[in-house]
Formats: sequence, C-alpha cells, structure tokens
Amino acid sequence: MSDNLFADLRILVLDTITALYPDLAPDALARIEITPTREAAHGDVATNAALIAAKPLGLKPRAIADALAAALLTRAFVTKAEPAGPGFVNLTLAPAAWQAQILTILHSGEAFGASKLGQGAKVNVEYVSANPTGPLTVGHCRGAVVGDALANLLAKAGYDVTREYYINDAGAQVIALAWSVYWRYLQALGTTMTEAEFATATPTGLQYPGDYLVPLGAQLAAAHGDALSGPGFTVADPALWLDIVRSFAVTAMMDLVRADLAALNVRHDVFTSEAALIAGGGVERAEAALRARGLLYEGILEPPKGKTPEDWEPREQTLFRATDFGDDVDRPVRKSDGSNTYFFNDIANHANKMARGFDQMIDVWGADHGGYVKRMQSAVRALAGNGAAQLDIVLCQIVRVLKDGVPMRMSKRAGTYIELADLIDAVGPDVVRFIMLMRKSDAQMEFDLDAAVAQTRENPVFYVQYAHARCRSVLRAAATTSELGDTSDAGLAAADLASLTAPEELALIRRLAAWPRLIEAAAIAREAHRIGFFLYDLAGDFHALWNAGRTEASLRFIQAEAPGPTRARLALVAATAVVIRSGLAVMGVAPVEEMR
RNA sequence: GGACCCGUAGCUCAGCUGGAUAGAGCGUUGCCCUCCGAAGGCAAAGGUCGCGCGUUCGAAUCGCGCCGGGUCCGCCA
Repeated sequence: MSDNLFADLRILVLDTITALYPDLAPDALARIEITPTREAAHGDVATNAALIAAKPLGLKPRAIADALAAALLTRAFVTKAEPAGPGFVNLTLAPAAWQAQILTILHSGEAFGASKLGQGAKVNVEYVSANPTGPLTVGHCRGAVVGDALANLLAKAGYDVTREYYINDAGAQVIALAWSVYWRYLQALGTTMTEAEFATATPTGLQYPGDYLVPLGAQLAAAHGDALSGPGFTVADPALWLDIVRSFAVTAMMDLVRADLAALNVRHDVFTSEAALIAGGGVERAEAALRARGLLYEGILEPPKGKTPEDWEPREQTLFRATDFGDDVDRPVRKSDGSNTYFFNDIANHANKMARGFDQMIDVWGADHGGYVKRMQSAVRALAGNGAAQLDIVLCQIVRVLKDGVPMRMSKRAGTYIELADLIDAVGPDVVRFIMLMRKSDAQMEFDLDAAVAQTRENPVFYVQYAHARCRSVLRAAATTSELGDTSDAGLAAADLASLTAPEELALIRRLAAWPRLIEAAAIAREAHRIGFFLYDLAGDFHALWNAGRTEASLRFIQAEAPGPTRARLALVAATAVVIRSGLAVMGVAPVEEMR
C-alpha cells in the first residue's frame, strides 16, 4: 500500500483485468483509470477498464465489465462491484479501507500527497522576470504566485525543481531607467532645468517619472556630488555617467523587486542576469549552435498583413528559421542595425538552462507575450536537436482589480498603476496568493478587493481558513479533556476508527484520500489552481459534517461519555487539518489556528 | 489579414485531458441556533455548455467553419 489509495486501486484493477485477459496491450492498460464517483449510488469509485479494453479485445464493454466486476468482488476490501452504464465498474470499498486512510495521513503528516511522479527529474521554472525598472505591479503578481505555487506543486510531485528569475537588465528599458534616475540626480543637486527641457535633452525621454526614483537621485548625489553632472547641473556626456547610473539603478530596482517578492512569500533559487549572460558569451554560443544547423540566415521579412506600419520599409535582418518548427514566420534575432533582439538573448537564456542540465523548462509569462510562445518553443526544439528538451509556457491573463465594483485602471505612464505592495497592504499576502490561484491562469480574472476581505463563504480564503481553524478549535478543546487520552496527531493515529461510518464522515474521508491523486493530475497539467478548488470542496465537506452535528447528536465531535468514538472523530478532524495544511503549503499560504 | 486565449445558470467561475442525470458560490424563494463558533448548514427554482457540421459505443471536453470578447503581430522587453 502507498499513500495513494487511487493508485493502489488502479494496480488492483490492472492485476485483475490482465489475469482475465492476458493479451491486453500495455498502451490500453495505460489509459485505465480510477475516478471518484459523483453520486453515492454509483459506489465509491469507478473504473473505465472495460470500456478501454473492449476495442482491442473485440468484445462488448458490458461483457468485460460483468467478468471484471465478478473478479474484483473476490478481492480484499471490495464489498460491491457492479457493472454500470455503458461499461463502467462501480466499486464500493469496505469502510475499513477508507478509515485506514486517516492513519496514513496522520503518519505521513503534511508530506501526505507527495508523489514520485517526477522521479527526481530536473525542472526549471522561470517566473516573474519583470524588467528591473520599478516596483512590481499586480500584473506581475499573478505570474509570481502562479509560478511559485507551480514550483511547489512540482516539487511535491517528485520533481527536482529550480526556481529561476531572469533579470532583463540589458536593453533599452534599462537605459531609459538610467536616464530617468539621472533626472532625479540632477534634481537632487538643484538643477534649474525643467522636466520638459530634460526630456528633450535625452535620447529616451523621461519614461519613468514615478516618485520611487527620487531617493535614488538623492543617494547618487550624496555618493558622487556633482561629479556626474555637467556645468550648472546640466546633462553631462553619458560616457561619463551612464554605466555608473545604470548599474546603480538596476541594483536598487532589484532590491525593490526582491522586497516585493519577499512580502508575497515568493522565492527563487537562481537570479540570472541577461547582461551577465551576454557578457559571458552566451549569445555567441547560441548563435554558433544554430548556425551549425543552418537555422540562421540574412533576409527581409514581409510587413504584417493588414497592419503595415506607416514607417515600414524592407530591411535585411538576421532571421531564425522558426517556420521549420511550426512557427508562422521566421523571427528576427538581430535588428536592422545589427544589434541583437531580445529574442536572441532569450534563446541564449534557454540554451544556458539546457547546458545546466534542464531538459524540462517551464516559463510563466504574461498574456502580452502570447505571440512569443511558438518562437521560443521553436528555438528550444532547434537547440535540442534530437534531444528531449521541452519548454512549456504557462500564460497568465490580465488581472483587473475591482474596488467598490469599479475596475482600477493601470497606467504606468500616469503613475496610477497599482503596485503589488499596495495590494498586499490592503489584504495581506495569503489572501492575494489564494485568490490569484482561484482561477485558471489562462482565463482573465477580476480581483475584487471587497470580496477578498469578506468573511463569508463567497471568499474562498476565509472559507478554507475557517475550516482549519475549526479543526484546531476542536482539537484544542479535546486536549483539555483528560479522559480522551493523547490527542496529538501521533496519539490519534492509534485510535480505533471502526465507528466512522456516517455518510458525512465517509464523504470527508473520500475527499482526503483524493489529495495524492489531485497532486499528480495538477502537476501533469501544470495547473496550480486545482489545489485551491480542492481545498474549497474539502472545507465544504468539513463544514457540512460540523453542522450535521447540530441536528444529529451522534455526529458531534467531542462526547465525553464515549471516549472511543470521540477519538476516532478527532483522528478524522486531525487528518482534515493535515490535508488542509498540506494544500495551503503548496499554495504558499499560512494556515490560521483561530479566526480573529 | 494572421497567431494565441476565453465563451458553461441572471452574475462570478469549476468541470479531474472523451464518460453515467453538466456542478459550486453570489443573487432569488423556503427552512435550521437552550447544543463543540449561525463568520455556518439544508432545500427549491434556474442550462439549446456561443452557433453549425464532423470524429465514435459516448463530446462542455477532440477536429473544421462561423459569431462575440481579449492579448498581440520587424526596428520594445
């Protein structure tokens, strides 16, 4: 027996059906699954084995189902096995099989649900990777939370996960940042230039006018005096100061970003600098690899159909043969002036990961990069040659923040965009993380500030935390009753559970038992949001049982006159708390002991 | 013009990679507190799964074509 009851049952079914039909092909066996039933009338679990086996065997599904059901009925713990519908076999297990799950959970603790699915394979998950030009916004936040939770999920599913942040510290955005910081520096010195005069004196304009750069100007002035400025605090030759200001600014911005990530409990193992990658010859290595395969050439792209820019003119560029790998057009890796595009640097980034031993890579991107997916995957396939390297992209769609039912507009230019720090201040990191994980990442979401702090069932964070707090509350109360003995998790793991037979109790246990199965399915699909929905359903089962005790006295958790059954129920409560904590840990949310 | 994402109850969304009579919450209607926290629970009403073909034992799910919303489309990252 493993932690995963569904995996064990699947092996049981595979054993049984191959004993009946030894010729069944392995690829058919692979598609056989065990699913929880939706309705109690269909037993505890169902298998599609007969439906799958019908075609290769040339038999009617119902005939196989009959034979399979009869054979399964002879196995341990199977109390009912009935063919149903087009050829399902519905199984009902002895309560003891479910009760044993509670002991498994209490023995495993929060590690319950951990899987060997990944077999220790190395996976690189890259997320956030925002330009270091300012604090993180709620737009970045979703990717940060999704990436972090996905990394947790894959680690739980048995992968060797590396969490990576790719710092886009090369290129025009960072130059523009340096100019904007330089403006604050001149202001700190007391320049008489106006903002408009400065903007016209720069090649980039003043792209980042936000107040958050003011302290940087002051720090530069304190450190360098007027040594970086021209006469009368005017703009000096960039050769004198640009490198200094740029590296200072990037360092300061990354400090801001790291602070935001820390406030959100998002962590990374590796921060890779784009600039350092370039300086280390990464792009040249990637270019050599692609040239060796004949995948780069000099050419001229057609203008985009139906949307020709007014200033469009044909220019020769270095192009990557992305169309060889399923992309729509070949993609430029060099601009017409000969400098590298961001794409070329990002190819080098992924080549670098592959050189570090990552065959499996996952990038979490914003929806505005959707048009970029095919070319990056094409590049990875090109670099891999005949290798097995694979890049999955998780796209996170737009987040709209609602306040009083009205969307708050995000405009970086106007300086009114919503900073992540503001959101965390408003509702706390756990609420932010939980709500960000209550949507499929590829669906747009609305973040309703009012609902996020509401203490009702419509707020999933509250509802799940409330369930955990109730569990802890019961266990605290039990700990003060000496007749109940040792009510620690370890102590309760020795309880006799045979009294747990009520439908509400078994429903809760069935949900708990599905946790390992859910981890594997979510990891395969790369969908962290399934954890949140599972916990919401689990909380619903627990609250239902709690409330059933109001009308049915025998279901109340603590009954001093019956210490035996009470200990059994306490074991169930403790196991529920364990699984909630296990799930919250994957989401990166701290469980609460009591509601305040 | 093209690529990608979305379209499921009045509203906000799930639907476990093709399974049985499509599910939650909010809202509406009606119930349940001398009792471990009612910050909760139970029940009812509410659906041509955007539309149309196709694939097969079987489709909300897969394919194709439309319709609507979003993101984007060399010289930004």
